[in-house]
Amino acid sequence: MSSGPLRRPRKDAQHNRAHILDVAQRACTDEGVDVSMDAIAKEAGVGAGTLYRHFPRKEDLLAALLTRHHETLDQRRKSIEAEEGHAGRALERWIDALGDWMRAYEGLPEPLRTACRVNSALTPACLDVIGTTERFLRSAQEEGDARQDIVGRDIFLGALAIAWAGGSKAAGDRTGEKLRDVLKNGWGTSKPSRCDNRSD
Amino acid sequence: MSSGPLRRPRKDAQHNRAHILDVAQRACTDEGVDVSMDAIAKEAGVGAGTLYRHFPRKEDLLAALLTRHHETLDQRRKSIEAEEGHAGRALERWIDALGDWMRAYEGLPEPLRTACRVNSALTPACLDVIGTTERFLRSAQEEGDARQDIVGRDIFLGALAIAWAGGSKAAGDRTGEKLRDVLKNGWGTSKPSRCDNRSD
Amino acid sequence: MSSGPLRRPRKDAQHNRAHILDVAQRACTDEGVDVSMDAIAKEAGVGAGTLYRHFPRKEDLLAALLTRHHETLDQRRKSIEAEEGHAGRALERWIDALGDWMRAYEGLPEPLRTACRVNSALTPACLDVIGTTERFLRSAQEEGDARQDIVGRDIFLGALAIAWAGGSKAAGDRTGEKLRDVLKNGWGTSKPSRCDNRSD
Amino acid sequence: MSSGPLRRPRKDAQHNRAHILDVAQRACTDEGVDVSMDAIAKEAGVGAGTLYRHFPRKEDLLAALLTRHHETLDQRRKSIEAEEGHAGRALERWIDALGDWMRAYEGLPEPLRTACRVNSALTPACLDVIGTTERFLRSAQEEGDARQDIVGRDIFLGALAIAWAGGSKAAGDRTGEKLRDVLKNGWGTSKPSRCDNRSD
DNA sequence: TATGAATGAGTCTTCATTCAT
DNA sequence: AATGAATGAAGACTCATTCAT
Repeated sequence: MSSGPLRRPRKDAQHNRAHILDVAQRACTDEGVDVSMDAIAKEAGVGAGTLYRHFPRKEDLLAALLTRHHETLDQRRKSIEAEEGHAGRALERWIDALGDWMRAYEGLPEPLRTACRVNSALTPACLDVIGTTERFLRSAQEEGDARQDIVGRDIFLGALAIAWAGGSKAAGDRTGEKLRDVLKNGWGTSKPSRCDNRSD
Repeated sequence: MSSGPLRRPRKDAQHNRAHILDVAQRACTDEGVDVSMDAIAKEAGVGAGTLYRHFPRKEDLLAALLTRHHETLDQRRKSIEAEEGHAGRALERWIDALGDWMRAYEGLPEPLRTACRVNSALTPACLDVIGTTERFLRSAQEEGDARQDIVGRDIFLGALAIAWAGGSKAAGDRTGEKLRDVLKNGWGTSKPSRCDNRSD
Repeated sequence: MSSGPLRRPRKDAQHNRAHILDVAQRACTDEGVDVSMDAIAKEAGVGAGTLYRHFPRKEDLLAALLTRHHETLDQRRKSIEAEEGHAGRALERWIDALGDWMRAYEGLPEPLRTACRVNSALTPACLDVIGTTERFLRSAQEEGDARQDIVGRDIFLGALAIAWAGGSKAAGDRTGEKLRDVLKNGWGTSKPSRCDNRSD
Repeated sequence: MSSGPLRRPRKDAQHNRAHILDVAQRACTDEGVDVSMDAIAKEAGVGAGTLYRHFPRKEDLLAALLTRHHETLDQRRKSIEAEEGHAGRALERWIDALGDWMRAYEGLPEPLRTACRVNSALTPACLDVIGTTERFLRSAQEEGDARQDIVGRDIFLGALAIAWAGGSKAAGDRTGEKLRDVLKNGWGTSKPSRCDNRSD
């Protein structure tokens, strides 16, 4: 029943863990983060106990999944840093990247929001991303491209809110895009023509 | 079957209904909209059947709760319309009112979002509020105070997203306010000094 | 919402009762005998209490409904008696009439079966119909057209069983008809050509 | 969460499953197939979750129960095939076996009928049994012992109807037997002496 | 007499997590 | 290390019937 090339290759724990993550990733992509742990374990061909050995809490599994995406996110960060000279523009692009990361799975914004409020397995990932956001923001603020009264966490939560409202894939309408635009527009200082300088 | 010792003497239907709503309101305030129907019935001292007689679906209970708040919201609308001459400022104030309405209970944004996508007992309330938002927005757009490419629903969803991110009352931090400000700022056309004209 | 020409005309109890029966008949026709009493009361525009005043148990309502149909059934009986000279043929036609009566509403066979076993409000109607069946059967037996070892109740239950299996309206396939044919064939004494002497 | 004082030590999965089936069998025998899953779980001394682990749907439990009986049924089939030379007689005996299988529990015919119409966990069992019936029927038809216009499904439904009418064990009266006889008689071609060749 | 509010046990099912094997 | 059986508290909702008004 499904599963990768090797079904529980037993080689070593790491391989098994990776396999579980592969399966979990697909499961979350297909069904959202509310898939049951049992379903993931079953699809991965392992017992629930094994799943919990690797990821004691469901949060931990989610955190591991996010870590994977974090690598992708980090590459986008590097690209932006390398390519973008304009700080405000860099922040905008970062917000886009942020949104993609947050909408990786249906229902992901919810646990991310929780992780922002109380400590959870997802908190480190959030803090890391917030830190990067803070850096982009700071540059923009120094250039006068961003309001002084906001911090990285604000932008993170704003992007999260918009990701929540837009849904993951079902962003059928243009609302999601417009909200993202509003967010990017909103954090700025007075902008004469924010709406027309978009080329992306 | 059964017939406990004391059968609530029914007093008056409306009175009882109001009592249930009072209890539900407190329960939702304390525990969020995810409180169970059974818990509400128990706390109200009525059987589950009574609760369901008044509110056939949980949605209906929530809708009734919102209707209560809607009256408050409507008064704020009237105040704004009466007091505020500047269309853009009126819209801003309306967005604030919207946010308060949406954050009445922890977890409320979720069913509201659903009601925007598929029909639910909450949909009429959403449509009504969106309609009002549309009117405020239109005025602002006519005055050149708001972007032309957005509609009432966009603002509604934006406010909803921010309400979701901010949480109900437990906002604690300033993030919620800042996000609201960003939203208000974001939908505007180029604004020379949006950040400093706030007096509220 | 729906209801006959006069909504609770209040003229007198009998009229009200008849109105309820009209509504109940349509409700059972549309939704089967499992419609809730509340639904019937609501559609009839009366309180549940009024419904229960006329029909203390759901069974009683069903029994009243059957009584109505019984009149139709009785006319068929008279027709058969008047037109049919051949006792065996008369029994066959009676069995058909029986089946139509039993399939008046989806789910009706169930309470009828119960009424055959234990006393219920439907029992009198059953006994009456069984009595008639007995008479038709007896004639056929005297003519040598029916097995001697069966009684009216057997045929009644056989017809009931087939009505149950065939469903009320969803008799999409030919099974129902074939089963009825089998029943009619089965109770007979040796019949050289039962399958081909059907003209109906 | 919770962790009661005694957690069933799991002994052996199969053992436990068998135990649940034993309990379910007794429960269905005593109270019919409408016993609640909770009642079965309680009586078996396991949590509801355990019950549902073994049998995800109530249907599945019922199907498992039927599978047990199916083995018995299959042995009767073998016996008939081995002992009975006369195809018509073999079919008769098979119909008897069918009836016993269907009357294993009060209320069983209902889900079986459903399984004939729409797919359910019981459908495979039904199809299997219908297949066997078809084979017996075909032989009888080839010998001229059965009407040509019926198929296995018709006989299955006929037997089911009769099982429904007769009730499980509480048949008490002779009606059930007589109906079965009628069915066996009814599907036949002209039979000179069907009523007297019964020895069973 | 009519009303309709109130009852509340009962139904199936889910799932994160634990722990005996 | 791995397994997968066991847990059991919830949860939303139904409906025949009763009885205060």
